[in-house]
Parts: sequence; C-alpha cells; structure tokens
Amino acid sequence: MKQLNDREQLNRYLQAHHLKSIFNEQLLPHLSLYSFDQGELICSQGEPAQHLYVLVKGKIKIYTTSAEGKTLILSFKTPLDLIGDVEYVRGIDIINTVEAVSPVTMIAVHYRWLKKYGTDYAPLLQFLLEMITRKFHIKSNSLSFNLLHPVEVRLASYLLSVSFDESDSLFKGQLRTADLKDVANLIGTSYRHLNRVIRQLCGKGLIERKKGVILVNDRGKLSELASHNIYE
Amino acid sequence: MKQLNDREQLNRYLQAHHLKSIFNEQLLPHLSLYSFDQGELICSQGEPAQHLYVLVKGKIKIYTTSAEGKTLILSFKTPLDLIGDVEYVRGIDIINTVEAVSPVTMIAVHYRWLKKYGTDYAPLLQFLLEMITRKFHIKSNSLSFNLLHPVEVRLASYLLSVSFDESDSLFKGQLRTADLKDVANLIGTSYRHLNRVIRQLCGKGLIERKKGVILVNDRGKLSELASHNIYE
DNA sequence: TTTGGGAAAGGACAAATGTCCCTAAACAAT
DNA sequence: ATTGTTTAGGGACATTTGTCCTTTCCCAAA
Repeated sequence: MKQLNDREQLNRYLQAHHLKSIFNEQLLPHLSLYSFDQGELICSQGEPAQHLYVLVKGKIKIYTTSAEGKTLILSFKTPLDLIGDVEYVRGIDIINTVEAVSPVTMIAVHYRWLKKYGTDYAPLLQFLLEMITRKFHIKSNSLSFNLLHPVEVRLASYLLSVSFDESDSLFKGQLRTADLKDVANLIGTSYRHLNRVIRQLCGKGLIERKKGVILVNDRGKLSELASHNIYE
Repeated sequence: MKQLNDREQLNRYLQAHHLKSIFNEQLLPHLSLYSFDQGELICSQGEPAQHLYVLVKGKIKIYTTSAEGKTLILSFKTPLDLIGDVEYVRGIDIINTVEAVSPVTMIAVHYRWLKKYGTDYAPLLQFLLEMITRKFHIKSNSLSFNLLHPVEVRLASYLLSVSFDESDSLFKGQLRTADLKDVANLIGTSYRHLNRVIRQLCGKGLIERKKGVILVNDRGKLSELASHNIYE
C-alpha cells in the first residue's frame, strides 16, 4: 500500500465518478488516495475496520476463508464500488478479505471523519444506500442461484457474464485457463470438478479449449443452459 | 390483507420499536397499519413494488421460486424488519415472495411519500442503512456457509439457531416434523435428503425423533458439528 | 537437446445429494 | 372396526461433486 499525495489526481477521480456531491466540505480534506500492487491485500477478514474505501481504478477480489481452510471467492469488483461500507454502518470487524487482482487505486476515508461529518449528510447516506442495496441484490441472486443450480449451469452463466465484459481482466477475448482455480472458488466448487464440467461442455460443443485459453463457441446454447440467469 | 384504521395501535407500535424518530412529521400521516392472515402473501416476486413495509408483529418467510419451479426459502423474519427496502432504493420490482407464517401486522408507507418527504431525512436514511446492512451481512454469511458446508452441518446449525429462539413459531420446545419441508427449502436441499441426514444425526445420538417432533439431545456435539457457525 | 520442475488435466474411487416411487403410519368418514 | 385417503418416512438407484493421486505437457536451466 502506498499513499499518493496527489490532490489533482484525487480530484480527477472524484470528478470522473461524480463523487463531488457525496463528500461535503468537511469530509473532502480527509480523503486520501492509496495505491495497491497486484496481489496485495487491501484488508483481511477479522481485522478491525478503519477506513471506507472507494474503488476507483483496477480490479479486486473479495473472498472468505472457512475454518477448514477452504477459500470461497464472493465476487470480483471493478469501479465504482465500496469496501468497508457494511463494516462502517454495523460497527463490526472486516467481514471478508480483499485482494488487488490488478494494480488498484482507492480513495480512503477514516471512519472517524465519516462519523464526525457524515452521519447526517443525506447525499452520502443516499450514496451508501445505493451501493449497499446493489450489493445486497447481487448477493441475494447469487445465493439462490448457487443453491438452485448445478455447477454446469453456474459455469455457463459465468462464462457468459465474463465473455461479455471486456474490462474483465480474467478475460482476454476468452477465459484464461490460468484463472481456472479462481473460477472454481468463485462458483463454489473444486478445481477438479470444474475441469470435469468444462470437459462436458466441450463435448457438447458449447465451448472450446485452445492452449491456455477457453473460448465460447455457442453463446446461444450456453445462454439456454444458464436458463436466463446471469451470474452476479 | 386488511387495513386497520387504528391510530392508537399504530402509535403503540411506533413507540415499541422506537420508530418515532424515523418518520418525520410529513411522513407520519401517510403511515398505515395492515394485517395479514396466516398463509397470506404479502408480496410476490416480479410484481411492481409500491410500499415499504415494517414488520412489527408476527412472522414471515421470504422465498424465491426458480424457473424450474423449485422453491428456496431465503429467510424467516420476525420484528423488527423491513420488506421492500431494497426495491425502494433501487427502483426495481419485488425480488422475492413474502408470506405470512403467522398472523402478521405491518406498518406500510407508499414509496410516493418516502420519495417526497424521506429522501433527505437523515434519520430515515440511517435506519434504512442499518436494516439493509444487517440483511446484507446475514445473507453474505449464509451464502458462504451454504457453499462451504454439507447439509449435515447446515442442519446442525439450523437446529441450534432455532432451538435457541423461543419466539420461533417453527419451534415449540422442539422442531415440528410438519415443518420439515420448509426446513429443507431453507437449507437448500431436498426433503428426501434432509430426512436422510436427520437419520444420521439420530444414529449419532445428537437428536431424537419423537412423534411429530424432533428434539435436540446433545447441544454440545451439535455445536461442534456446526463448527461454530450460526445459521443466519 | 536433455532433463528436471511445476502447472494443468484427468483417472479412479468415495461421498453427498437428487429423483422416483413404495411402504407404513395417521386420520377421517362411515 | 373397516375402508379409503393423506402424509411422513425410507429404499433403490442415478447424478453430482469431492478427494487423492497419476499422467501429461510446457518451459526453463544446463
């Protein structure tokens, strides 16, 4: 983690994401800009929470580790998103571990200042509400989706969502097989089983395995298989 | 659904749940009190949302139905809780179906008035934030819990949570076997498999099956099995 | 080119879970 | 009590998923 003392840059980010109206005059001086290297942890499950982070550049992954040591990836996130919002409102320790997947830039505000200057400031509260309800909605969908559908359907859905979004670094025109372990943890299955299911989909001709890469062959059939459900 | 034109009663509920400060002077006249019979639907997945409901009495269940007709119970809720909050903030249709499990009383406010008088009112926004982050946290836990643990662990956890909470109507000192189908849908498995796992736990002596009722024999072992995870 | 190391894929088997259907218990009506 | 009907529970089998370990492939270092 590196603090960037670049007020200009910070202002450009505020501008770009229309955040000017979210933070009032008293809060603005307490915003700071941090950068994280690829692979660096932004915060860790169970630690006390200190800052609200606004993801303005790069890509992060949110995951949890169970007592038995299994890892479950809850989501990948790209701007604009918040980290530490739920912890702030509820006054609890960090729920999930957050890791930079690419070089990442975040705007950070210490809870101290949010409490002091933000609890009655409606635009900020509205902003938090919007971001959190969005996250809730996504999580609600993925909960039922995961419980209601087998891995094959979840993978189909994931492939669709990922091969649409060009900004996804897991996707360079296709899905890199190097990221398959992450994908397994994301859809909540084992790497072994994921491979098995990929094999089945290849057999049906829906996808294809080229060296180092998986590419979608038949988006229509895949979409049919995913039964109109989009992964997160 | 029946509207109760009982201003006194409404005030008592507001008092009891400390809601007086949440709704300002302009909003108060637009609050109304509704009652729902056991088994009645409060709102249905996919319909346009109109009201924010505050559950002040009784018990409801939230469930979703997949395209293939499978039902997944997302949660049971008792006061104090909100229905329609996420839909209000996001401006979307009803996400899940809500059904009264017991006779239920709700305070309702039409979105129209919330929009008109509530968008800048910090106490209301804070209240919404607190309720929604709580729901988010619960859902986040249950998502990972479900994906990371087999049915046996989920059942153990459920039994613990339910046999602690005396206010739970599913629980009269024990778990009524008549509710097993609901339990299966809640922990995301089939009724058949749930029975199988109950059998296993009986075999291990952790629980016992009396006529019409399942009772917890060994809370300690059950808790160990649930690996310190509490269901919802 | 050879060789060693590591990552990716897959084989074999076990465990978890789903589906279908049957049995047995409970209960109501006569 | 007898019969019919409903519902809870379970048997049998298929499918899905997990675990462990082996094989294959790729690439770097010599």
